[in-house]
Amino acid sequence: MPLPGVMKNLTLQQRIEKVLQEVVEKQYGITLPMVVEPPPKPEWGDYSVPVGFKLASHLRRPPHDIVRELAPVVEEALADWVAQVEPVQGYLNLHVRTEYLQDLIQVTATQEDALLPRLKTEDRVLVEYVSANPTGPLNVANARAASVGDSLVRVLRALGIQADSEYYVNDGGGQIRALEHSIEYVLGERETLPEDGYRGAYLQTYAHQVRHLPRGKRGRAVAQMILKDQMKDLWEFGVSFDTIVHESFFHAPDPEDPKIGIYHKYTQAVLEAFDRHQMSFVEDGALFLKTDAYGDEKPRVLVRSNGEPTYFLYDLAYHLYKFDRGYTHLVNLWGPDHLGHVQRMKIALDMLGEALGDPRVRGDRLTVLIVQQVHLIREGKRVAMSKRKGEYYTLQDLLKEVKKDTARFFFLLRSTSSPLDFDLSLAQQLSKENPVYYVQYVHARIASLLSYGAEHGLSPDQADPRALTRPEERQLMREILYFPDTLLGVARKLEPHRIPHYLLRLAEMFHAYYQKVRIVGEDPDVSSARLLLAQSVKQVVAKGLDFIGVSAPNRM
RNA sequence: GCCCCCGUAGCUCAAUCGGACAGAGCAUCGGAUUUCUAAUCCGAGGGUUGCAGGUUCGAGUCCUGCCGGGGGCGCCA
Repeated sequence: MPLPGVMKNLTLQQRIEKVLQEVVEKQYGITLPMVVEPPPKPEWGDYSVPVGFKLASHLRRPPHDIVRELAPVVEEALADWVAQVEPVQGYLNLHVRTEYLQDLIQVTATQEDALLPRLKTEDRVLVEYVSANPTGPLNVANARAASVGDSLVRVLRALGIQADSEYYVNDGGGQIRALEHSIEYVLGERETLPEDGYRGAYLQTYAHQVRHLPRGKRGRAVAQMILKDQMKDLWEFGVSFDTIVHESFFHAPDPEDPKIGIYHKYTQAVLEAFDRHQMSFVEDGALFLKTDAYGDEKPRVLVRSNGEPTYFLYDLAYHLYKFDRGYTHLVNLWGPDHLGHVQRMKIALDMLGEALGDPRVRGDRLTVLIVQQVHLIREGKRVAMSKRKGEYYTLQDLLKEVKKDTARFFFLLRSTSSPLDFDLSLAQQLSKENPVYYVQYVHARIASLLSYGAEHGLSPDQADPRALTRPEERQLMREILYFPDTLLGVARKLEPHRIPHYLLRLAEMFHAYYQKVRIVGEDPDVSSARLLLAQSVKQVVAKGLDFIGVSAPNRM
């Protein structure tokens, strides 16, 4: 999903992009998007731009000629930040001034959000996630979605994008009815559990609390209790929502009088718009939407022949409601079982926008992230779970075994679209193999280091970063330079797993540095400069962990 | 049968908008500790990116076909 916007505070990478674009425009009269990225090998520079290849076909000249010609011009244009520009093959390899990196870590160490780029934009993003049925406790897949969604919102906000989180409660008629029947079964008022009924020990507790209520009222009452408990679990997991929207909101205006044909205004608006533009039709007593005319395999049912609207209709009303509140980009986190719904949803939104004459309502403004399954592994074996029998491993079960920090870190270790193996045995280990502790340990180590330095009268506050001259130090400073670029990548691609990966690389570098180089040593100038570097690593680690909802301990 | 997602080292996975010689961790083997926190570090081996074509200066990444795994194909959500 594109998140366009005018940049206010730019990262160095973005500044380089901008300057290069201007140089190329001035030199050749060609406007090209620039690709600026770290080269595969550090020796080749800090940023690299394959601009020669891009221009070669336009100019009908060999790539190397072009970059050789461009190098001195670019070097001058970027002189404030870049020491050297090297033409290699079709690339321009940029070597950032070490003084720039030194200044950068000084700022990072002292100012909380100095590194964060600010995207100045009118866009408003709504991230909808978890959205579990109010029929049982949250499971580990929900927990994964919670980790992903919450981190995305945190990062987007930190970058200056207006982002809100929302939870959609699927309290549709069918679910509540099934819950109602399951309660009756648990209370012994019903012989058999219906086909779509819910099982599981948890239902006992809830059922007994509502046994005094008249039949027909218990399902909704239990659903409310379950929702409340879900929110409590999520709260303990460090996740909360700005808004909660119920599917029942889109039903009849008066829930006591669910007459057919009297829906909520959004539902009504959807139906009327489609009807007005002949996008819907009646067949066998049911109302269909002609999604097939827009690329879907077949028409989809909006209202069943028994008069009851489908989930699909309410979902369209819900998404109209999202757009109507002024959101310009919608991000939905769905489970793999909803994969087939993505296309039809986008098609239907396009149709809806057309029918309403509302340019805000568009399929391409919806991005669906499929959050893949979680497989629990214990002692190298998969933990068996049977949803049919009602045995499943809940978020609460997980938090009894594993700390919140560990769980949240593990859930973001893989890209959202890949299935995740959650190794419970590994998650409980206190060693390097456990990546959470590996990263947190850097933070604790530096905290201890800083107080040790203070005992020796050393403070990073008056340090001169020019004393940082070792290659390991430059490498660390350079990695810090990449932090904001990483965050931009998270926002642009909606891939929060980049944060733990970045933190692991930074942690590895720091541990190696610490092992090799004495930080509090004989020379006070060098020592305090190294403490400054350590402090800026600490800041970045703390910030990065905060984005993924993991604490940064001072002692371990 | 049709549609969608995924196939990368023995295992689990990275790889930024299509960029350079595809990188980590685990596992395996060998080393480092009178410490500023060893919850750490250093080193070694390991690859035809499922297969075959195509587009491109350049493909793990895009297109076509095939093989293998998963999910969907309901007037359930």
